[in-house]
Order: sequence, then structure tokens, then C-alpha cells
Amino acid sequence: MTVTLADVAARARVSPATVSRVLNGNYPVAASTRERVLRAVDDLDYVLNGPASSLAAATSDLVGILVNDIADPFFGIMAGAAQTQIGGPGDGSGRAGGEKLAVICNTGGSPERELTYLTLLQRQRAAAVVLTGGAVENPAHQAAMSAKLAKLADAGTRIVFCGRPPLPEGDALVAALTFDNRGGGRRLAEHLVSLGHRRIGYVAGPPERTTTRHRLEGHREALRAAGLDAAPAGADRDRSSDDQERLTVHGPYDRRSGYEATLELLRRAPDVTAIVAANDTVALGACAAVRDQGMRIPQDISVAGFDDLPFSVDAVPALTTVRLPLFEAGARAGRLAMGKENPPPGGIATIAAELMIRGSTAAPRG
Amino acid sequence: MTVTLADVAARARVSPATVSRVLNGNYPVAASTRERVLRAVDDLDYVLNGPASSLAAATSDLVGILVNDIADPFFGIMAGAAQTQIGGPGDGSGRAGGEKLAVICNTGGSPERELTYLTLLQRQRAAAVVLTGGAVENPAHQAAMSAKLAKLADAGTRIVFCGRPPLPEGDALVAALTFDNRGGGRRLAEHLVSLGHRRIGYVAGPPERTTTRHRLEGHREALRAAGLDAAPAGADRDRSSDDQERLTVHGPYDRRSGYEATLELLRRAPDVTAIVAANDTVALGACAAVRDQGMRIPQDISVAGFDDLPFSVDAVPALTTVRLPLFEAGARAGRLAMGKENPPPGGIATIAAELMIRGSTAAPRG
DNA sequence: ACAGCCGTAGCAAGCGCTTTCTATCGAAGA
DNA sequence: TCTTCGATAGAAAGCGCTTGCTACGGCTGT
Repeated sequence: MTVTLADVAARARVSPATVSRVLNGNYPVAASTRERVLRAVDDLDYVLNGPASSLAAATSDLVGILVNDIADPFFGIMAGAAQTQIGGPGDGSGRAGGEKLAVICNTGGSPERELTYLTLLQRQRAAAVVLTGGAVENPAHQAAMSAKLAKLADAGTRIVFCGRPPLPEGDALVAALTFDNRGGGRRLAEHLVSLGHRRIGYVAGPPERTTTRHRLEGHREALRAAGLDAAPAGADRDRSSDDQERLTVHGPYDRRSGYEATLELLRRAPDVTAIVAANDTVALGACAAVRDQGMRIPQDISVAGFDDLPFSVDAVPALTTVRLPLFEAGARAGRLAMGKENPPPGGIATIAAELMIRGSTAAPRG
Repeated sequence: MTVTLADVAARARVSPATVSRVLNGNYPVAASTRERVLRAVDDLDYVLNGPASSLAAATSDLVGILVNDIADPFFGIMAGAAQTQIGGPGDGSGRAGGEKLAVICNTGGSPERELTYLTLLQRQRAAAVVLTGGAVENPAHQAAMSAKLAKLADAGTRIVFCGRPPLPEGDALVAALTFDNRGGGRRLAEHLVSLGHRRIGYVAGPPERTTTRHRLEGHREALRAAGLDAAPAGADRDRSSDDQERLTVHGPYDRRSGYEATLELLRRAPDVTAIVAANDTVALGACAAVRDQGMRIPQDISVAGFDDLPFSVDAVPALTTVRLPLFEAGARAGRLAMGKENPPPGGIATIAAELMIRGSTAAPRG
């Protein structure tokens, strides 16, 4: 029924070994022979049997890309970019050059699913794995991840982190590209402070994620540097951090959560003059909430986001945010996964975040 | 080095066949034996060799999901939804129930890459393939796709279309879920007409895509029904379709194209009172262009989109659009791919599109 | 003119798993 | 008590491909 290597070999009047070598191009084959084989492949419409090939060669051409939420452009952009570097141009039949199959795995942010996908990829003897986005800061899970990744690396799978800090004991990893979330958070807060804001609300992501923590840390760093971590006049100095807590509301990285958290924030601290959101999607929700409360942006309250997703510039007013070069980072991660690019010195590179000042932030009134 | 089935068998003091049967759970194995095997699997940290398994069983647990642009939430949402139905909960090791590996393949809208990915999936003996989004209307490519899909189907791969019309000779397909783009386009135009608009610009997608054509056809259908396909007073009746052409500008489905096409449209026909965009992303660009021309939405000009992506409700003013149940459709496609759900009668189901009237459309002035 | 090589092609042994067919054991039926 | 059958387990034959090693010419060098 299906055409096998042997069929091609028979038609080309050569041995299966020769056909294999023509297809893999890693062994000298006379030009005339090669041509004959290629013609036979074409005539028979032969398609390599991937599993058989992977089994015999002990490696596969699968590259896994793990994302937290593929419906979120933040991940979509990175994954798409990575894929451009992975799925080669392809020649249709036979096996092309460095052509690999990039597979995007949607963990939904769940640690279990993350591990499950890693096992699935391990089972497939994946050539590489790219882990994108923030990690969950749970010691047990991190340990499990480390162990799993070590096993993958042992089996020859290349590991690349993209926009994700390397694991504490980042032994076996090939490369890590991490975003300067802390620096971005800091610069954003500095911007607001310099505009004159003193009470700044923060709509944060889920507390257990590294991304959330880093952005928030940068934010608070800036406030502290500006002497703004103190509680309002008259309050006990020791309560300053409590106050910061009050100005921070956590929730998932989605629009709805941004809306609700902002409402909650406005209830808790009606005197905030600016709101920083965990990311642009959340910021959109925050904007909606602010407006629904009858306030104008930025006249009554400033709002800022993070990531600079494509839609952010089209928000009205355009969203002040921190630009992360998602496409570039994803592409680079893809190249690293393919071994097309050398890992950065030390295995880890920090990618700069650029402050984009737009219309949604302004000096507070008065 | 790596643990194999045989190692597990040795440790559990059973034959490899028994281990295989325990893992696959499709053959009676005494409870005590099963337990012993499972313990051995655990002790040795055994992970099934996917390629070997696929080779022997002649099927794999890969399910391919083809998308045009994974950075676009339109596809991200569908793909993510499909994946929720495909990647089972997973039990970590061994082989879980209906657990499959969903792989998202980003074609970038390129016909060649689409075929390449199909070949790659064929090579992997994928269990199913889900094709999402509009197809390119090129006879040669469609023929190639038909042939490829027929071959895949022959090999036992299930084929599901999601938001994509079935191929002309849709023989081997299992199921097709198509969006009522035409109906949506029609209702949207009817809405604008009923508001009193007479000159409606259309910022369309790439001309060769089915989605583009269907939406545009629906649009023009409604205009025709309203007697608006005629050229402006005084013009030759025969030129009416020329006029429609003038009111239509094609471009890629992205924000930037929406911006530029709108500028072009405004130049060509400064008298339009409403602009319908190919989709929400394009609509955002259109809004920006309109505003940059110093016009207000909807007072000076109405703007509408298509898809109802999450950010659309947050645009200012909120975008009138046509809601497509992307998540539901994606999930259903996933279920169909898994064989968890029966295909619709006739193999093809049309999914309704709902008009969402929001603030970006209003009656024209005067 | 002969040994030694280089350039090619073939042989055959797996890669690790699934599955058909066969064997075995104990209990139930005659 | 002996046969029959159901429930389990094992033996072994591949699945289709890769690759180390061998084989075979024709060249080159002496």
C-alpha cells in the first residue's frame, strides 16, 4: 500500500542504503545514482516514514515550543517567530536540509501540563525544546522541571529558554534569553514618578509567576528610590509595605482580570493617579474599568501597560508601555534551538526592554 | 543508557509484550501483574519511545493544526481551543488515555508552506490534521491540497476543516466547520444601511482568500439588495460595479495594511460615511487612519470590523463587529479530530456569525 | 605491472515497540 | 476424573529506516 524506501530502491535499481543516503545527503553518492534515486522518489511519490527514521537514527526532527497561552499574542508572536527559523523552506518530498517540525504546545500556564508536554516531547525524542514566558515559582515544580530538562538534555535535546529566567540550577541548558522585566518595570515607574505621580496602583499578574514578580520588583525599586514606598503622610513608617500591598492587586494575565482588579484597586485607593498594568491586555481591561468609573485617561488617571503588543498603539489614547522585542527574541530562540546561532556567553542573554511613552500617561491634575 | 521496554519487563519479571499491553491497556492483564509493571515503570522512570511505538503500531499520536498566522489571536484562539481537546490531561509517564500531541503549524499564509507542513505531518503519520482559516483560491494549489489530503486520509489521518470551506472535491474529509462569513458580511452591511449609510468603503483582505471573498460577497449582496450598488447619481449605470471596486481596497490582514488601505480609500472616495474592515485587526488600523485624518468615530465616519477579537470591545469607541465563536469552533474541531464527536450530517456544518453592534457605528451626519 | 587507495555501493544488524499466534494454568462441565 | 474453555502471559516476527563494515573497481604511484 504505502511506498517504502525499499520500493524506491528497487525502482532505482540500488540498495535501500543508497536511497537513504541520497535522502540524507550525508554520504558520498555518485551524481548519476543520486539522480536516478531522486527520480524514483518522485515517480513513486515517496514520503519518508518519520517514526521509522527517528527510531533508526535515534533522533527526530521535532522541535517543541512551550507557551502559556497561545491565544495571547505575546506568545503567538514569539512562537511564530521561532517557527520561522525552524520549519525550513522545505522541498516537499524526501527530507530537506535542516527542516524540522516546530510544534507549539499550549500549557495554559499549568505546571502539570508543562511537564506532560515535556514528557511527550521526550517520548518523541525531540531535537530541541523552547520554553517561553514566565515560569511558576514553585520549588517542587521547579525541581521536577530541572529533572525533566536534565533528562531531555541527556538524550540530546537542546533546551532554550525564551523570555524566561533559567532555572536555579540551570545546568544542562543550552541558552536562555530573558527579558529585562525588572528594568522595564523600573523605567515605567520612573516615568510616572517623573510626571509627578505619587500614588500609583499596580494591577499585577498571578503572584507565583516570575514575570509578575520581576516587573513588580522593578516597579517598587523605582518607587523606593523616589522615596515613595512610605505610607501616606501620618501613617506609621512600618506600614509602608502594607501600603504598597494595598496598591497592588493580583490576577490572571487577561483583560477581564484587568477590569475587575482595577475596579477593586479604585475602591481600595480612590486617590491613585496612575495605574500600571501587568501587561497590555490587562491594561486594556484597566482602561475600560477606569472609563466605566467615569474617569478620563490620562486627564484623571494615567494607565500604562507592558509588552507593547500590536494593538497597544491603537488604544485610545495610545498606551504607554514597555516594548519587548518579542519577534526578535522568538526568532533568536528558534535559531538557538536549531543550532544555527551560538549561545550567548555564559549561556544567558538579557534582552532590553524599551519604554514607549504614549498618550495614556500624563502628569496628574493639580 | 536509556531505559527501554525490555528493561521494564526484566524488572517486573514479565515479557516485553506484557509491559506493552499494560501501557496500552487494550488487552487483559491480571491486576497484580499490571501493578508490578507499573511499579517498574515508575522505578525506572521509563518513557515510551514514541518513534518506535509509532513505527510498530503504524500510527502516531500527533495531531497537526495548521494556521495562517499564529501571532494573530484569531488563529491563536482557535488553535488553543483545539489543543484543549487534544492534549489530554496526561498522567506524566507511560502512555495516557486518548492523549495526543497537538502541534500547531504556522504556514504564514503561504501555500507552499501549507503543503510542506502537510508532508511533514504525513511523514509523521499524524493521527489527524486540522486546517484553520481561509484557503487560497488558486486552482493549482487546491488541486495539490486535495491530492495531499486524499493521501493523508488514505493513510488513516483524520481531516478537519475549521473556519475554512471544504475543498471543491471534498471527498475524503471527515468534517468541515465553516463560518458564515457571507451572512456576517451581509448583516453588517445591512446594519450600516439601516443606519442610513449610502457610501460604504470596504477595506478587504488579500483577494485570493476565500474568507476575503465571502465577506465581501455578503457585503455586496446587502448593498445590492438595498439598491446601493448603483453608481452615484448621474453616473452610468454600468459603472456601478466599477464604483464598488473603487470603494474596495485590498491588503493583508494586518493593522498596518488597514491603516494604509484606509488612507487610500479616503483619498479615492472622501465621501464615504462608513468603513467596513476585513477583520478587527484591520479595523484598528482603519480607526487610526480615520483619526489621523482628523475625523471622529462614529460622528464623522463609522467603522466596523469582523471576528470580535477580545480587544475589540475595548477599542474606543467599542468596535461594531461580527462575532465568530472562535473558541467554540476550535474546540469542536479538536473534538472532531480526536473522534470524540461525530461529524455533522453531510460532513459540513456552518457556524453562525453574530452581529455585535457597538459604539463605532452610528447614523451618518445630516 | 602490482600494491594500495579513494570513491561508491551493498549487506545486514539492529533501533524499541506492537501484535499475532501459541502455550499454560486453573476452573468448570460432562 | 478427564476434557474444554476462558483468562493471561510469552515467543517471535516484523514495522521501515540508518549505518558500521565490507566489497569492488579503477587510479595513482613506484
